[in-house]
Amino acid sequence: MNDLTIGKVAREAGIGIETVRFYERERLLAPPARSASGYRFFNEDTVPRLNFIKRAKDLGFTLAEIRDLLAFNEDTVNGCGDVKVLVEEKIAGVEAKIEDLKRIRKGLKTLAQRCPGTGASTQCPILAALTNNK
Amino acid sequence: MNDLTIGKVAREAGIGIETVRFYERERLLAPPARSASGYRFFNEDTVPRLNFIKRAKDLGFTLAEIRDLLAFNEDTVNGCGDVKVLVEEKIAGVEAKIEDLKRIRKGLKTLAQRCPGTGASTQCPILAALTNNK
DNA sequence: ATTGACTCTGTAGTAGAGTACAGGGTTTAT
DNA sequence: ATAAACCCTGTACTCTACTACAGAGTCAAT
Repeated sequence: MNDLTIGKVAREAGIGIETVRFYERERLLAPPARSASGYRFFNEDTVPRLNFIKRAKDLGFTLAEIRDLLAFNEDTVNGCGDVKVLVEEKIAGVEAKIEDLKRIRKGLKTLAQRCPGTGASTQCPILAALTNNK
Repeated sequence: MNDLTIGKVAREAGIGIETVRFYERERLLAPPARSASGYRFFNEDTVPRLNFIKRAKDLGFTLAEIRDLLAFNEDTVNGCGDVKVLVEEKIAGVEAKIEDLKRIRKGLKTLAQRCPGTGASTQCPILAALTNNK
């Protein structure tokens, strides 16, 4: 009855079957029980666990970091502290990326402003800027 | 005298030899002349071209896009218009990424705020949020 | 003549997060 | 009984931008 085959967990979590097997290989899911014929049977907390993975991915965590988060989840001593450290590192990383992108955007806008948008490339200030400036 | 061997162009452009060969394979550089023994000899605009590639990369262009930019550079009809379109698409892409990251940062900060930073994971509101919320 | 620095081709590996088979076996429904 | 739908393993491929050899040939200096 509660035989959650791989197809069912995948469907319920909204991901592909291959992805479930991939997560198992990557140790984000424990090796599930097997039927006599070798079919995987997952227990009930697998779908919430997959949803956890999805949400953490949406927040920009890598699978390696998610593996850590899931491990902290089992740590009854100071899991919470470890989690908070990871989240704050992630915030710092995200902010660094935002600054990078803003710098890039500024560079691109400077280029776009100077460009008439018509004419031969020999006249193009964008190409000139990329070719000559430091 | 102007025999720019691959080692020289690489050194002058501040990139690796393997990278130069890679750019040739990827058609960012035209196949260079060869000596009798098969050594590459690059002409003088190769180093500026490699600098062009570096600057465009810094602005977030992929190698495929840079290949396009370099081709527009040879277009005497409307290279400039094509270039401007590409730059503006890139700006839009960068801005979309910035918005994504801001959304992610907001999610992470919400998590971090609620977390005491000590104690068992069973009490951790971050893990709880990742496990239960939509 | 020999050493060391340079170059050649071709192949393979890296990270990250999967996706796509091929070639089987199993379960379920009709 | 048979077809559809499901599952298994194992391997290889995707993308991006390189990087790292192995094994061989070449060039410049001593």
